[in-house]
Amino acid sequence: LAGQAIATGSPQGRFAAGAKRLSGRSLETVDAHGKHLFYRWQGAETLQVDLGLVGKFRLYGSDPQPPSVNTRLTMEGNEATVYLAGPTVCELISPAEEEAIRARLGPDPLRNGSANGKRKQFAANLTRRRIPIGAALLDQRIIAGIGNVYRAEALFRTGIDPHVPANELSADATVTLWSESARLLKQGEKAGRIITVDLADVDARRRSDLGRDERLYVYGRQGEPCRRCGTPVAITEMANRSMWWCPGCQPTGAGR
DNA sequence: GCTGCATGATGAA
DNA sequence: TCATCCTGCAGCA
Repeated sequence: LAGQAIATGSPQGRFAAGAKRLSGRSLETVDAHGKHLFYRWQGAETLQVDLGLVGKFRLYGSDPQPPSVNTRLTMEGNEATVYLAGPTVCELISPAEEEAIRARLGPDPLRNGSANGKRKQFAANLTRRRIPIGAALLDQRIIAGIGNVYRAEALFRTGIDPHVPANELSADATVTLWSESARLLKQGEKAGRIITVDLADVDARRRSDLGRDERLYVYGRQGEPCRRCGTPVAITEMANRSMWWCPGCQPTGAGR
C-alpha cells in the first residue's frame, strides 16, 4: 500500500472520522515497533494500530471480498486491499505522539540497531524489576514484541524458571534469554508463523508440514508430557495470562 | 443458536 | 489486580 494514494473507509463506523480524514491521501511508509504499527501519511499524520488479542488484518489482491460489518478500517490501494477488524488501538496521532509511544517501548529485537545495545537495554530494564521474569517478558516497556506464546517458549528453551525475579536473573541467563527471544522472533517473522521447536524434536516424517500442535514445546500443553524430558507440562497464572512451563527442564531457581 | 475463548492493552480501584 | 473492550470461530446443544 505504501507509496500511493489510498481510499479508506470504516464500515463499522468507529473510525469513520479518521477514515474520512485520510481517504485519498498518500501512504508514505509503514513501520513497526514491537506490537505497535505506524502508518505514516502524507500531511505528517500517523495511524497507530495495535491488534491486541483479537485484532486481525485481512489482505486481498485484485479482487477483495466485501468487508464484514465489524471492519474498523478499509484501505484500498492500486493492487491491494487491507481490512482491519477488532484492534485494541486504531487512531490518528501526531509525529510527536508517535515518538512518545516509541520512547516508552522497550528494545525490539526485530528493529534495526546495535544488537549489543539493545541487549544491554533489556538487561538494564530487568535489573529495575522484582516481578517474575515470566511477567517481565510480557511488559512491553522491558522488551517489545514478546507475547504469551514466545514468553513460554523462550523460557522453556533457555531452561529458565519463570518464577525467578527479573532482577535476580544471572548475566548469563539474561544474555541467553535475549538472544533466544530475538532468534525465535526472527524465525517467526521469516516463516510467517510461530515455530519454536528444533527439528531434532520433531518426527522426521512431519518436518515438512508441522501441525499446529507440533510447532511448540509447552504453550497450551498443560498435563502433556514434556517433549524433551517427559515431565507433565505445568500451567500457572502469571501477569493475568496462562503460563505453561516444564518443571523438569525449568527447575526451581534455574537462571538465577 | 448459543457460549467460551484467544499470540492484549488499558484504566480504575 | 481486576473489569472491560474488541471480533471470529470452535465446540456445543
